[in-house]
Amino acid sequence: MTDYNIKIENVVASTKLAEEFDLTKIEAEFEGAEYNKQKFPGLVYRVSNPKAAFLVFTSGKVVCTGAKNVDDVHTVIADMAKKLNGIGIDTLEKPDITVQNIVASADLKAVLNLNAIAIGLGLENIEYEPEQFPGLVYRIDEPKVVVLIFSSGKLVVTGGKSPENCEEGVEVVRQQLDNMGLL
Amino acid sequence: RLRKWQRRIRVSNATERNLAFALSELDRMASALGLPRTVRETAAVVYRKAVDKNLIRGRSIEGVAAAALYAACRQCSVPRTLDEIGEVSRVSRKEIGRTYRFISRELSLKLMPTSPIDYVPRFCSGLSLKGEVQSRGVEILRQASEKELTSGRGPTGVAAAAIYIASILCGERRTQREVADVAGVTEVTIRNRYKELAEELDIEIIL
DNA sequence: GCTTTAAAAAGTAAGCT
DNA sequence: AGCTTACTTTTAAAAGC
Repeated sequence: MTDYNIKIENVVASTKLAEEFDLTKIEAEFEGAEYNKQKFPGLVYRVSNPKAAFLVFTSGKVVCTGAKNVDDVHTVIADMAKKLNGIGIDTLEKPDITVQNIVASADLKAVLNLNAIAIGLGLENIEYEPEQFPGLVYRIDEPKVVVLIFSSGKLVVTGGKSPENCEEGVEVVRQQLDNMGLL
Repeated sequence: RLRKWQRRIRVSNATERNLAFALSELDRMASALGLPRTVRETAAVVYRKAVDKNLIRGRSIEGVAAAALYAACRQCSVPRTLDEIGEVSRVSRKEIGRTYRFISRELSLKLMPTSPIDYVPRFCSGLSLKGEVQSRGVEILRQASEKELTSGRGPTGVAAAAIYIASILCGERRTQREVADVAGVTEVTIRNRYKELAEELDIEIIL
């Protein structure tokens, strides 16, 4: 009944794997690695199983994005460290991995009147410009997430640091819409 | 002290010069878009409020002027799209949109999203369609709104589709291309919207 | 502010057959 | 007309312009 099909679509995390990296060397050793210093200061490297994309910087810091869940983030980063070790690059022992952002989708399973929701939530609290984008943007303070609300009843929750944040975000929206009789 | 006065005069001159430039910009853009004097005056009021709240800092006069005009058109129910404002401004559509969001929030303009209905008079006159067709189009849009066929859709596209249908029902048919050109959308969009409207509102279209 | 990554939502757009 | 690709919005980190 409380089935909103909440699904995590993307997890972004950052960590420090070494004190410094020779990106030119990594680019030469890793197949498919892209590095154009003038274009972007980080090296781009994509992996699969689990699927994810890395941004590697000369400072030794790394950004991992595209993972479907938090466990995968740890798995892929551990794999990445192993690969680096494999080409003779040492990595830090216990990297501090920080989840920076989680994107999730959900479905309230009801057709929504976005104009009514805009008024209900307060025009000063939302952004809804159908000429520009079909979704209504609702920023929540607690948890601090942003929810995109569509007329189909589908939602996108982003900005959360944990899966719980995303679930809470969906619940906050569901309850507010319900209280206004717009669900 | 004389210095102090000179500085004030200098600042005053700069402020007046900037305001004069902004107002001439508003006039130039409004003329290019064929907007009535009331809209220019509304835009000038919005711009002055932005100046009074120091919202120009870190932004270009042209950008704020374009955003003020965009907001004024909506306040006066004679909306122009961001693309249309962008065509007569040196500032990009993206910058105008971001500046609009900023001043809209800071000045608490609280504008509802643009209604497709507000585009009907302009599009119809652009197609030389009579008041009867306009009324039909507006009626179709009211029904569409009640049946939740406008949420999340581009206002210009829905308005164009309603006018396309109304022109046929009134025996003054305009082609999808003619309506698309006036509304600034593609024929594909008109087709998608009008099929949805015709089906959901049970309107028989015989071509 | 921009650059780069990934991902969903739904609408609109452009190119090709 | 359809299909495919792609851009609109939001989010966060990284280093540098």
